[in-house]
Formats: sequence, structure tokens, C-alpha cells
Amino acid sequence: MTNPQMPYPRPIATVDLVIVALTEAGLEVLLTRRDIEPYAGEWALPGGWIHIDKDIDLEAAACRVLREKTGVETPYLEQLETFGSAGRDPRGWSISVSYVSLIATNQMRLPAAEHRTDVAWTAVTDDTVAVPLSFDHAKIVKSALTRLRNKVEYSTLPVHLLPSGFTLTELQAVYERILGRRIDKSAFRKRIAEVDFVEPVFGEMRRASNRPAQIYRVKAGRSTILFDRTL
Amino acid sequence: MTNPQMPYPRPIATVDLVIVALTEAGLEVLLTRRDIEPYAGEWALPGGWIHIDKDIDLEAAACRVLREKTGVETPYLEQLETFGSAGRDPRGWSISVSYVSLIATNQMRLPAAEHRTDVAWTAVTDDTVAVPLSFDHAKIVKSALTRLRNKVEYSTLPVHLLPSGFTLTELQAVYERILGRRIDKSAFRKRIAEVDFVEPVFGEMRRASNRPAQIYRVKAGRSTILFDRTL
DNA sequence: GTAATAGTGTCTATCAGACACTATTCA
DNA sequence: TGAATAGTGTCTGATAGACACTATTAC
Repeated sequence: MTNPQMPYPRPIATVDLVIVALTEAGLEVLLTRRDIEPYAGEWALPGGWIHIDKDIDLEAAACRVLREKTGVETPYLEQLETFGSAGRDPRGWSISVSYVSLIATNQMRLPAAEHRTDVAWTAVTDDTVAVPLSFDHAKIVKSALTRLRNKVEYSTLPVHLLPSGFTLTELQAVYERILGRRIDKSAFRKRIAEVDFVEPVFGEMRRASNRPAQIYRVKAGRSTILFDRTL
Repeated sequence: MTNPQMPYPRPIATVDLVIVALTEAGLEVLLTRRDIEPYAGEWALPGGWIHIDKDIDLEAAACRVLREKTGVETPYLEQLETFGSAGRDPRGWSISVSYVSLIATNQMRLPAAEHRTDVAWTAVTDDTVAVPLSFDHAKIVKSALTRLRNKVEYSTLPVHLLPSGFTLTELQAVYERILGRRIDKSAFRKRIAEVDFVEPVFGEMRRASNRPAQIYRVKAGRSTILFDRTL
């Protein structure tokens, strides 16, 4: 604000995504292998420069990155935190606006993912991935998973990790796996009924060699509801 | 990521602060009058360009702005949300990393504030200030106050709006004014005792023509504790 | 004493979680 | 029929809030 029209040198500006899915192995995060310096050949979060000629806003930039890396169009996408400092990128002062995206297990198929070595789902343990990450991306991953874990306690967020039709037992299992503890079936169902965000799909049942389970779907426009208290 | 070394044009990058204090009138936000175009002469949130030669990181930039505008050194400062789009600033694609800062009432004295017409505390009603704001700053204010209100429900955040010594009745009053509802004295004190974040300052009492009240201070390092359930 | 607020104790309606029970399918 | 899981009902310990009571000062 001191010298009105002096053009300050601008920092680098990127968006980076923590794309999360849940598989049999647990929570997994999508990583890409960098093809250019710095950190060429190493793993990093999918991300990219903000294209001021193409992206209308930050969320559009994040959506574009998501589309480019996964082919998925409109899953759950939430702004996380913005990291910016002189040292986090060797190319200079840089800002990374980070987003968390949750992907349903059945949407995880990457375009031609089988033959690519530059994109990989990587398991998460203790809010950390097993491979070293470029830049401060390990910090971003930790922040994302902390946020996820906290928010799961008081929201319906885990539905985004399931396909559009699911049973209540499946939904409960997602909560339990993210929180790392067992939840009472009765208490869980009371809470879910209370917030009134799913409805049964009449006639559709999950069948096995036991009593079939009702399949539910999210009510229109109620995909992310906050509880007034903790689970 | 398509063309490696092509230097993408960079967006403008700023930090903007929602500096909040609580007075007899209620919640107030610090505004500054812009002295340059665009929006010259109009009110805006205190903020400024990120100086990539002086600011080591985003928080340092926010602290610098806070210091420049209020003279206050280290109050509560929390990153809020990042706004970025092609249209929010007429000068071009711009990013604003926004922060919320809470200031104790006794630290509100601005340097020579009495004679300045370019800085003002402004009352908030319905998460909105009475004057029109430049850019998308009204949206930032709304976001900040929504966050504040939510977080007050399950955290000890309101202490930052009080001086370092305070009575429990005063603390309760802060909660009540932000939440806009009465809280039971007994329940409130039980909760505060439970999270164990304040301690009595022995011998110091708030005196009036009635029973004196014990003065408390925040225990070292416990200034922001989250409750495991809502108030 | 009175006024006024600080601070504590008790009671109750509510509810989350524990647990057990019933229901419904396949084999 | 038995195995297995779906789904519901009941009971209880914990507790938030309502409310009343005691405590301590100035005047």
C-alpha cells in the first residue's frame, strides 16, 4: 500500500489436490510422478499452475486438475488450506491453494491407469503416505487427513467415498474405518435417521446368503450435513 | 504441466485480514479506507500485497499487515479461506488469502486512531458490516463471522477477545454475545472446568458493590482448546 | 440489615451406548 | 434346520440445563 502503482513481483500460484478414496486396504491418496524439475521423477500431489486465461476461479482450477488426473467430473471438492512461503518451491516464492477431494470407490478407475507408472493410488498410514513427497506435500496430506478425520465425527461426509447406492452397514463401516473405532449399530442408525439425509431405494436390496439389506441413496441436495453433536 | 518451462502469467496475490474485537456495541471489524484505485476512497479489509522479498511466508505477511494497521504484535491469527478468481479485482486475476484475527478489547487502541479517518472499527450485524465493501470483502467478512460463530460453540476461542485477566462471568458474557443466546451459569462453569484451560490468579479479584469475583487467566499454552462436544 | 452478583448443589428429562432380541434370506 | 447378517427394542449410566440455594462483598 506504500507505493500505489509499483508492480510487486508476484509469487508462483498453484492448486494442489489431495484426492482420497477408500479401498479394502484403507484410505488411499492419488499421487503423480513429476516429469519436470524440480523434483523430477519423484512423487507429488496432483496439481498445477493456475491458468489465468482458462480458469475462471480457484475451484475451477481445482476441478480442471481433477478432471485431467482422474477423468472424474464433479465429486466432493473442498478447499483445505493455503500454503505459501519463500522456501517451499526452489523456483521461488510460491503459493499452493490445496483442496481435498473424495472419490467413490467405483469411480476410482483412472483412464488407462493400468499401464501408467506416473499415477498411483498410495495407502495412508498415520496420516502419511509411504513414499517421500516433493515440496511440502507431506504436510498438505497430513492436514487433509486431519481435517477429514475431524469432520467425519460430525458430518455425513463419508458418503462421498461410497457409490451412489449403499447399505447402512456399508456406510457404518466407512465411518469405522476412518475413525479407527467401532460404532454401535443402534446408535449409528439413530443418528443417521435423525439427520435425515438418506432414503431407501425401494426394491433394491443387497443380497447375500443372509437377510438382504436395504439399499439407500443420498437425498437430493443433502449430501453434506453437519451433526449438531459428535458421533 | 503441459509445457514445462513456459512461464505462466501469475495472478495478483494479497493477504486480507478480518480483525475482530468485541465492544459494548457488539462485534466489530476493523476497516480501512482505500487511498488508491480501484475502489479509492471506499472501505475495505486491511490487507496488502505479499512482498516476496520481505515476507517469509503467508502468516508473516498477515502479521505484517496486522502490525501495520493496529500496532498489535501477536494476537490470535488463523487462516480462513482463500478467494481467487478472474473477476474479483479489476486489475486482473487475483488471489486473496484471508485471515481472521481476534483482538482483546484493551488492545484495540489504534496508534493515533482518534484523528484518523482512514481506519475505523465498524459494527457487525447479521454477519455483515453496515458500509459497502470493496472487492468481494463482504463475502470474506461473512465467511469469517460464520467460522467464528461455529467455532465458538466448541472451543475456547473467545478468550482472545478478553484482556489477559477476566472473570468467569465476563467470559460467559462473551460466549453469550457471540452466540446470541443465554447459557446456564452452572453448565457453563462445568464445561470450562472440564477443559481445564484457565487458572485463578490468586489474590486478584474484580471488585464492585457486591461479592468480588475471582480473576482467571489462560493456562500457559492452552489458549485454544476444542471441546469434544458442543456447548 | 439490603442489594447485588459470585459461586455451588440438586434434580430431572434426555440420550448415547451397551446389549439383546427379532427378522429374513440362502444353502 | 442352521448360519449369517439386517434391523429394532430396551435399559442404564451419564449429563446438560433448569433452578434454587448459599457466599461475600459494598453501602
